[in-house]
Amino acid sequence: MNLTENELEEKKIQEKINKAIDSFENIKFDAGAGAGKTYALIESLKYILKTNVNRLESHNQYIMCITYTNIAKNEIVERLGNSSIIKVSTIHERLWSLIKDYQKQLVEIHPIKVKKELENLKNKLEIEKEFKVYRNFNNKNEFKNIIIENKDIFYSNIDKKSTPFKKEMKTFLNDNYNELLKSIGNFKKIVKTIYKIDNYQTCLDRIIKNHKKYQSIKYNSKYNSDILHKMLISHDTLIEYSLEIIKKYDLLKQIIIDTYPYILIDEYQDTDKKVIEIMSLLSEHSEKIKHNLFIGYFGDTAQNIYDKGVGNEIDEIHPNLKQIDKNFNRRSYKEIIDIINKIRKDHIQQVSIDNKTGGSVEFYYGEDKQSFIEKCKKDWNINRQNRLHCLVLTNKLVAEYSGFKNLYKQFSETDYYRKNFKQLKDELLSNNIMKLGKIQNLFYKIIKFKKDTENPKTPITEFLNTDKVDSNFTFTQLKEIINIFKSIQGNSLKEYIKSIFEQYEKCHNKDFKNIINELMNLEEDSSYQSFFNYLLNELFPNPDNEESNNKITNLLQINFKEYLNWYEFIKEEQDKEVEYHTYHGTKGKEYENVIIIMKNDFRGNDKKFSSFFKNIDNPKDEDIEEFNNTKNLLYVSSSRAKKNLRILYLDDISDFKEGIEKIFGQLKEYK
DNA sequence: ACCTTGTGAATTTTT
DNA sequence: TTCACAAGGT
Repeated sequence: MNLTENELEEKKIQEKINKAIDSFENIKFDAGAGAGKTYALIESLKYILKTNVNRLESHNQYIMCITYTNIAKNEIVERLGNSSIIKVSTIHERLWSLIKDYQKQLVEIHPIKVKKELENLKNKLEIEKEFKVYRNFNNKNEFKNIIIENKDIFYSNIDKKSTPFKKEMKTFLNDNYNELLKSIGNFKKIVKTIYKIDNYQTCLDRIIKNHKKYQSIKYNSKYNSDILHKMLISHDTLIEYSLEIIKKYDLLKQIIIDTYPYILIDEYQDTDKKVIEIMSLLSEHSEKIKHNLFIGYFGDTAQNIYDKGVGNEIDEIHPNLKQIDKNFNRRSYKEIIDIINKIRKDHIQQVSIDNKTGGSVEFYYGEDKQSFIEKCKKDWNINRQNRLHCLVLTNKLVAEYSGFKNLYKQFSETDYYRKNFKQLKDELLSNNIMKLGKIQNLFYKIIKFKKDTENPKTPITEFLNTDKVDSNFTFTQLKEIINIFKSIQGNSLKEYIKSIFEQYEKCHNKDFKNIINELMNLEEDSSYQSFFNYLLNELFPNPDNEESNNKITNLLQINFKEYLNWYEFIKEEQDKEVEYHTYHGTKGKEYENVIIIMKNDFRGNDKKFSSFFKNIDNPKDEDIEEFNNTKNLLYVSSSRAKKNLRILYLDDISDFKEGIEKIFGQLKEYK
């Protein structure tokens, strides 16, 4: 095989990495978008395995490879093939496996954090103005005892409006407490704070007393926040405790080093600073005890778009890393590469590996996004095989463009998601059905059922394939079920579900009932009303009035087309011409044709993009973090494109026109 | 003049 | 969950 000059150069870079591996010299490998970073990581893993397999095996040693996401982990495992020596996992999985057996030490660390949180809360009570009435209140102890006694009443009424809430509180608080109840907002804050303080104090007591349930820490990756007083920690605290415990115990450091003499970190720029600190500690310790340890960071600082990620601070936290760069791009046409080089404007300036030309980059300003998208579809001959990917800033917009605006809106306005907004993205928009919320999953199943029953090509076994249904059917029995399916009708989700229950209630076909029980996770003999109440209780944990009822009804009466659009979005149906994503969500992906819809503001910063372009040559010191974040976001989104890239800026650009032109060249107005 | 309440609009990602 | 604002109360 004849290698081109560039391919030879690429080989040389891998040899550099291999050399560093041989001499246990820690490296930071930077490779821009589409450079083949994962490829280099996998080649490195293979190299370590090839050259050390016997030694590692005989010493019970492993190669650690940690990633930021499960998706990345699975991709590496898939490309690597099976190996018992290489342990690929997410950062959190690995850290927990390293520390979870040191419960005694963890329970020593835990109270430090609890005490700190406790101090914070007490401090708030002393200082913040919401707590002023409480500070001036005489009988604090009595108040505390009463509200702790009535915790249930407090929480079951917490969503009520001021007047009814006050009325409920007055069932156990006499007139002495009127002053505290004056402002309901403050009252709720005060009470919640007192509950928390009490929880933490009880927890500390029980740890000291060696209470049964307080002798170990648990990590639950499914929860998004700590429940410290129940000894439950979540993601961030896992990292925090890992650092603490590794910092404190040299023996643990040695065990890790001796078990994993090779540690490779994927997408280091997204990795939490504390994890880098852990690596730095291990590296220091390995020198001290003279045991070999190789640490390799693989990533790209210009693609750091999350605040917690270490980004370019890595050199301060883990000094003396050998820098290896890979300045190739094997993804995009030359026209795209030129632009993304101008965005990052750093030491990584990519060269096209095959000099492919014929792509295009154009920057427009204008307002009519829909017709802009239509024009791009025409210009680029978009069809189901040659798809268009459109990037917008928020999930709300993704929902809107994908044709289920109201569905998103109504879910986001339920009490449950008002309180747990962060979960909405996963539970409504995840392509992974397992991640969908309970209600969304139920809706998904019902729509799938509708589609399947209406599609004559669906084999009847599709519906019978459950434990609950006896699969030995006669022809007549099958025919009866199919006839019942046919009689289910409805022009909205509400009508359709009502129709299902009409059949369910009036017919005596046991198998049909079982199919529906299975579909809806129902107990025997349910009704539309019980289904409705289920939705109500899930989405409005404390339903107190007609309003919650109406909101559920509205949710079920959204135009059916929106539900179908949503279903297709979740299923990632392959016959779509245009797909919508958030800028952030496209990380690691690549698409032939990309449109980026851009505007001034994002996330409370009303000048995010405008001030980026305005200050493109000399960003102000105080804004440098935000500036870099915007730059990286622009880099990540633009570098997804392989061939065609168009950006449409929705706001007035006259103030920062030159800034844009420095990167994208001549601007065009879109009318 | 100040406080309370209700409302509407915001909210990228992963574990 | 947080912020900003308007309306209404004291």
